[in-house]
Amino acid sequence: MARAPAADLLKIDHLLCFALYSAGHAFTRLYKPLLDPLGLTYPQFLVMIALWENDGQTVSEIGDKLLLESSTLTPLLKRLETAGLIKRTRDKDDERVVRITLTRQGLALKDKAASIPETIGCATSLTIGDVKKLASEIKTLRQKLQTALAA
Amino acid sequence: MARAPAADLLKIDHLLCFALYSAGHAFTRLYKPLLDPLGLTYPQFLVMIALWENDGQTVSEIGDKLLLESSTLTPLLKRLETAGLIKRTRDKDDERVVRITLTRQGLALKDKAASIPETIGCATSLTIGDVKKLASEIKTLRQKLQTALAA
DNA sequence: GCGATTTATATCGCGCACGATATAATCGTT
DNA sequence: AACGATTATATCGTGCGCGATATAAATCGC
Repeated sequence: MARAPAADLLKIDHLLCFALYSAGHAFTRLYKPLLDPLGLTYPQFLVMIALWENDGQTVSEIGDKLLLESSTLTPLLKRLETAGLIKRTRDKDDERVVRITLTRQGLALKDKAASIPETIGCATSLTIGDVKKLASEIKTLRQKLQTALAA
Repeated sequence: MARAPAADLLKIDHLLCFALYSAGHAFTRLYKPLLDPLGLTYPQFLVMIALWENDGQTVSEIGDKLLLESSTLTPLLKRLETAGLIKRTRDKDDERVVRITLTRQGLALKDKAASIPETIGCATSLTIGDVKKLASEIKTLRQKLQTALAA
């Protein structure tokens, strides 16, 4: 149970951050053929999920949920608007705020997307329990990283 | 123990892919202040680690290790060359191949980087054992995703 | 009620990340 | 030897993702 020497920590295969980095990309690649027919990229898909969950959110609220900056979201949301999936409207009470609402098409897309998580789930060949456990562990890790960053 | 209804699978907080996506970004943000003094971005750092582990690799070998395409690596490697950390030389025996070797500066940077994983490790407030276990689970997941993609 | 500060979104520049394609070198078959 | 197929890297266009900055609206202090 000796401590690993510092040198060993600088190996790609030992780095937790690289495991996350590469698994994240692998997920994106796996989603692509499923999202292409919907005309969505993977980050756009995440934004749509956030809106299907709760329509009419502001840009910041979406950013808080997905941990993205306005510099990322504003162009992405404009592309979704151009695609006819959402509408961007300035809040009447506070003109600084932009509220994002689903169009009929945007809402309808939810049905087509409904089967995607299950398809992906099968590809992982993990049980629902395993997926939940792993997701929760990674979420906890992310929260710790966020806390560390804020400190 | 009933199966979760399909609707629940389309919630951001339940998605394993989003956990990975956001934790990956959180890691990158945490690394940034540590890598800035070295003049490296996070993906560049990964490439340097791969080279410190094994100098003189070809572009494809690095791509295989990090799961990146030449369209990503070529510009990145050119930036590392401009920064004076690596040298790109065509292989004498096979002129198609570009071999990447560390310069003296590139090699020297390893010492400055040596303490980074430990600093990050502290930020996660996980034991070495937990980190290893989680990294290995995520790596297994990534392998399953890759397998699914190839199929 | 007016200037200073804060807040919400937008813009810009840079660096990934990838698919599609291009180019050039090597290999295999004949 | 020649030619078609394969391989390694490079190039291009699109879309993130972020830090720094800009802009405009709301709020605070007085």
